[in-house]
Amino acid sequence: MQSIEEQFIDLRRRYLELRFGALNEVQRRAVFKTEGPLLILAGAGSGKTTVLVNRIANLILFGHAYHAKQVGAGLAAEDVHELEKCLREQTAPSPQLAARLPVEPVRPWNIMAITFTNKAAGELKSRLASLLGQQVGGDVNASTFHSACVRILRRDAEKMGFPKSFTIYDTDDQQRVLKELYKNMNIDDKFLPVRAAASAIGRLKDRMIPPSEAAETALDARSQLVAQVYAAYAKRCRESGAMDFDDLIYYTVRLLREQNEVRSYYQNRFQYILVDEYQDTSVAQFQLVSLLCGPGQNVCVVGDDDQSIYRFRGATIENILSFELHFPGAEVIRLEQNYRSTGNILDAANCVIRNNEGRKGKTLWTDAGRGEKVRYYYADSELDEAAHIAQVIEENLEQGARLSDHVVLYRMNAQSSPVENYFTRAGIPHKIVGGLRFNDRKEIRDLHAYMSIVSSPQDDLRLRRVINEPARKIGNTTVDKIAEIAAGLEVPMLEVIKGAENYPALSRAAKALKGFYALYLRLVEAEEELPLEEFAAQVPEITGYTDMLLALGEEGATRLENIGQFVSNVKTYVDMNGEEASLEGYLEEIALISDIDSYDESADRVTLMTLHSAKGLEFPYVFIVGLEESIFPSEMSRFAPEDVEEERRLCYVGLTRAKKQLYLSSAATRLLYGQTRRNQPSRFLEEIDEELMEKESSPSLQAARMHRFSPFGSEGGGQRQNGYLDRNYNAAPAKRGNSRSAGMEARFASSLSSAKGPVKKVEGGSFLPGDRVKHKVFGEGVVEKVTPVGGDHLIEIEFEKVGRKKTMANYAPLEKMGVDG
DNA sequence: ATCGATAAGATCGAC
DNA sequence: TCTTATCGAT
Repeated sequence: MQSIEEQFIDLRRRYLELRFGALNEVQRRAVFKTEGPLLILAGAGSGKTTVLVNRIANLILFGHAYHAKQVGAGLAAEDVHELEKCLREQTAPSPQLAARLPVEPVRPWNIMAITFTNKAAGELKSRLASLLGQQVGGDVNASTFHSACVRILRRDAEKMGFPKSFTIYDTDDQQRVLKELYKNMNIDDKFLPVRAAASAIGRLKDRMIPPSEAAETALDARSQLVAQVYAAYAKRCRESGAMDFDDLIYYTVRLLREQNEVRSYYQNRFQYILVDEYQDTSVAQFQLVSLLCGPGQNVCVVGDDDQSIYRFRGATIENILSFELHFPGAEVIRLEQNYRSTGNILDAANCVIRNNEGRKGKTLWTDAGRGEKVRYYYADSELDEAAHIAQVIEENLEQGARLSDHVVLYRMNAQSSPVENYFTRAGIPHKIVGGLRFNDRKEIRDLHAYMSIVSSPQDDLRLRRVINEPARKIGNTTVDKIAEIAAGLEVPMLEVIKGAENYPALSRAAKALKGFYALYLRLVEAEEELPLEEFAAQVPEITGYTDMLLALGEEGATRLENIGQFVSNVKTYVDMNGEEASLEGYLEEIALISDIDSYDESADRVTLMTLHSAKGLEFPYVFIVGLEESIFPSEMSRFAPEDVEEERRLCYVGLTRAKKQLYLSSAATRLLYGQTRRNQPSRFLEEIDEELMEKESSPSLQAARMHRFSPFGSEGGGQRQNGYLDRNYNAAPAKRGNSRSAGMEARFASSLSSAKGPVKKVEGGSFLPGDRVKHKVFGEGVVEKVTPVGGDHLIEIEFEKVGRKKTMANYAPLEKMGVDG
């Protein structure tokens, strides 16, 4: 016979299992393991965030009640009966009973959840808020590595020899500093390109190697030079009171390592640490995590070694592979059930990833059914590839899918243009993620630089950036002279500018410099007197930036719009932060925020992005384009097997984004960087089992084969290994048979004569104003205007539902309708 | 100081 | 192909 304590413990477990009943058994095991180190190997689509959020909720609501052997004092038989009743009738426990369930619950502010992106941190916060309420959820620390470090450093940066108000250099600032150092040190950037130096220095900091050690361990001339540049760069940053992104981590680790009181403060503060995307952490980030988690070692990391795709920027997959070595006694839980994709998609992904050597090993499964086969299209050219995608999307739309259900993924941003152009001409609404980011645009950076010098007048780097932008007759020679004088006097450059007339070397430019200083004073005054958003609106006015762009006319129009956007961004910031809003706060925020965070999923558009940016997202229909050797896997990975493995993981990430249908494609010829290349289909295609795929090749390639000249064989003597092609494509086209593809093939066939021309040959002139037409995306409408444009026709159509749109006749999915429509 | 021409270089890219 | 950096001429 069990004691009431034992009965209660049993029932408490059952209650908790019911409470977290939406999770599967393995997920629940991860939630209830509250103490000690835990590695959750979470496969793609296995409900990783759900586990993270529920684990935090369990810590706060119930502590370690699940595994605990203790019950509170004064347990009565009634409590046992009531709990039994709750379980039987599935009702909520009374407040008294509920108070009895937790065992040492954790206070929310003792939990620290660390992510890589603001978006992930935001998602975590909002899901915690909806599970625990705004108040409790908000008390949990959920932030990115970098913002967590900024917060720590804002308290104690002085202990590391930096002002508390240190500025944050982004990648661009960093390169400017390096370029300047190159000049001073007489370094030829042919031998060591600035980008390479920046990256090498970053990798050293990722491994917590200080300049002195870098110099000692440098074996070849190049690493010695890197070490020299690194030392000079670190010195310069310290003098300017600035840290770059890598420094934020580096100095936080050193602070925690070297200052015992600081370390114990945070170890006491953060008793439970959770880290997301652990496969992307660097050595420095690993050290940060281990320093933060004190003797309790309550650290839970979530990651997937198969999705590690950031080796090139310092992530070390060893962190996840050796977790159990770093944290002895760690438990490992594998989440292998996938809730996202169909069986065929998952199997294809498994096929690819199993070719990698260094992995923990994990096989995703689903009970969602086989689904459609993966479809592969072997295109004639990159245009044919784009046309095929447009075609498939139109078909899917007819089946009731939405534009936003589709995503096109590519290896590099440069590949987006053919798809983008085709979509634009066909009138398929789309959105490109990534590429040039809003805050990276020149005009925005310039305005930010002006705001920076108001906030910190010693920021010489940003001063240099804008001192002659717009042109104020202050040239490079003058700026260099100022820098020289400033360095000699050990004052900021602005101080020298203030008293320009006192220095003979500056006599010629003194007037211009006085003018600039007056402008600076006007900015300072505006900042003091106006609310932040009005100050921001004044910056382009006071500095003459607006006038400069107006003078440019047409050319400056988009940049003016960007400035308008900038002002509203500042306003948004003020609205979001209310009383807390400050110039410094705004500058810090933009330094730490990227615009992929503002990726708007609600708009009904097809998304175009790189495979890298797709990590963490999912779409019903996924197109992966350019599956060609030297594109994907990329040319750079050719000789290093580890690099090919990383490409393969990237492929795995891409494949596992698809929920319903996966479309792969490659092109026989591709125009890239102005050159037409012929690439073999990617090895990753070969790795997918035949029976999981349905293959189709461009009609032109079929025709070529029929006439016994293979697409590659007849080409200028180059002996190609086309074994893969022969093996895979012979039987392919026939399979597609008589279905809807007949019309499509006819249309594609017509494109063959002009390899680069539009794919659908419709007589542009056959549309006339007044014609009723039907567009696959926009519905029905009436042609308003037809203008011949370089061999095609621009048609303006007034649609019934979406209003007036412009499309190109040969690209748009347009049909002429009967006379009465 | 600034314009225009010419040459070089070009992955993926959180914070 | 297209952008960005640097150089040389005005």
